[in-house]
Amino acid sequence: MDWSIQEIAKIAGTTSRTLRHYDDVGLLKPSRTRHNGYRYYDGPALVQLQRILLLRELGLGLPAIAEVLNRETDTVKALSSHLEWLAREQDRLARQIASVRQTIDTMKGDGKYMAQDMFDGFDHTQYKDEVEERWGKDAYAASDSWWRGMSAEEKQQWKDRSQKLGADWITAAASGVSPDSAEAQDLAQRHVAWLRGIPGTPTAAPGGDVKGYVTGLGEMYVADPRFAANYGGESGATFVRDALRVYAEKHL
Amino acid sequence: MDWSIQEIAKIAGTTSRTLRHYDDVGLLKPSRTRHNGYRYYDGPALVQLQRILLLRELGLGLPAIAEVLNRETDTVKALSSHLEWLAREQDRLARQIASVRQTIDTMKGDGKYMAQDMFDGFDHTQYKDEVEERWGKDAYAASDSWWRGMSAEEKQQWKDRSQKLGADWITAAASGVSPDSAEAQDLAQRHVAWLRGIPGTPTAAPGGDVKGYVTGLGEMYVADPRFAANYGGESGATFVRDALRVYAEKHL
DNA sequence: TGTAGAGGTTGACGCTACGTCAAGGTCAAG
DNA sequence: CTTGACCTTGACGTAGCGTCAACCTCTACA
Repeated sequence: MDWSIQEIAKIAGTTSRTLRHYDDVGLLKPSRTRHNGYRYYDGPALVQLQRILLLRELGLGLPAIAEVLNRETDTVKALSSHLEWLAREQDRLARQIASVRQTIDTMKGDGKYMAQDMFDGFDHTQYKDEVEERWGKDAYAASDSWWRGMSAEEKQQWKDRSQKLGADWITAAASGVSPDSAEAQDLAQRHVAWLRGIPGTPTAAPGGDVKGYVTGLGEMYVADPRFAANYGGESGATFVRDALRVYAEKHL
Repeated sequence: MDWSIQEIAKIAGTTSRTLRHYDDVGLLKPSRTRHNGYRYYDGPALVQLQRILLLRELGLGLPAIAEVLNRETDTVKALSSHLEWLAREQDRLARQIASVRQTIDTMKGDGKYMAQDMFDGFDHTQYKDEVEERWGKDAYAASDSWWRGMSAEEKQQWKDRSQKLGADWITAAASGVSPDSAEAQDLAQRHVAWLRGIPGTPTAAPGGDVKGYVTGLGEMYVADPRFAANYGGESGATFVRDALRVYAEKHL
């Protein structure tokens, strides 16, 4: 007693194309093939097929299923490692969802400022997780509310100021002057003043390690291409870092 | 001021291949292309690229990103619908994880758990020999994995359904109606539908020997006291057999 | 000025698990 | 013998690039 390809497809709730595919990849061969090429499947083949479909529903890939079926490998082990993968996926999804939510909220909060303001290198929500990880939730919350508390005009001003600073750094770096030149040191001073406008920046108050903060930031500009991009790439960021280091040594 | 393909790739944290791909699909064209074919990108292009990469990190597909960039679609709208998709994915993942966990737990579980859960009137292992004889050596394993793949809740539902079916058969048999009565035939139909829920049952096969299978099962219910017990003993099983035979004759 | 070496280009295949034609052979029924 | 349902084997398409392969181009150095 056996069935044609369409018949078991219906019985098992799949398609004939899938069965041909399984045949092609060697996952499930027909129990019998007639001289005309027609595939026929019997009971045990149906059972195998149902096992395959079950494992597939659990999310296993065809090669993994083949391993389980052919090599008699431990199903529990296969499922366990698969479970880890699922957990990682879930985690990634959760963070992505949080990220998207945050982005939507921010965009809704200020409607059209997003197109220009969010994506031009001054997006703080983009790095929410990272900021929280590095400096804590409070730091992010403070930064966020600081930014949101600004009017559109203020935001624009801040953005312009930031952009001009970045542009001037790039120009200076490209001009070939040295990081300890007066020009570069002027920029460094401006940069520090700019930083003080951001909440969370350590002050000269007791316990505030301004020097370490500024030099550390410089390193980050070089190390992180996302920051480096603001200063014309790695070479520009290197210039900024060096200038900041010199400035910090002298004045902080 | 512009950058070569490798340079912006580094600045933006991606690869030159990706940039060529974006060029190919029309997502991001170089700001300038020299006669030798070399691609060069300027500041605005970098900004666009960063927008693209952000949206991509949020999980949007390239076509969706293209829509957003072309202003054909509101970004919030795009992200919102994407969020729905993400939520569905998360839900699917969660259920898949629960399913896999359940399967693993049950498979890890020692005989005690299984004995308790399965030997209370719905023991499919009880029919191991018959199943193997009819369907092959792997049949029991498949049926077993089918059963263990169910969540506790699903198992309970299955058990309830099975129990109710048996109880209804007993009631019908005791009421004295004939096997070809509407009531009995309704039960037969339910019975066949119930059988469809068990993997290995050829009930959906148009050309398969469904009729023989069902009538054969009926005979088995009568012949085997372990089966008969589910239908109130031999007399009850006889009633079931007769009703099934009539039903199979008419509808299968 | 010849030549290495770094970096650029355009194909084109690979990956997942099949869906979806396309062109043509097979089979049961009227 | 025709019709229509069902079967076969290719072969392309999918998402987003990674990864050769084969072949320019530019810069730097002996």
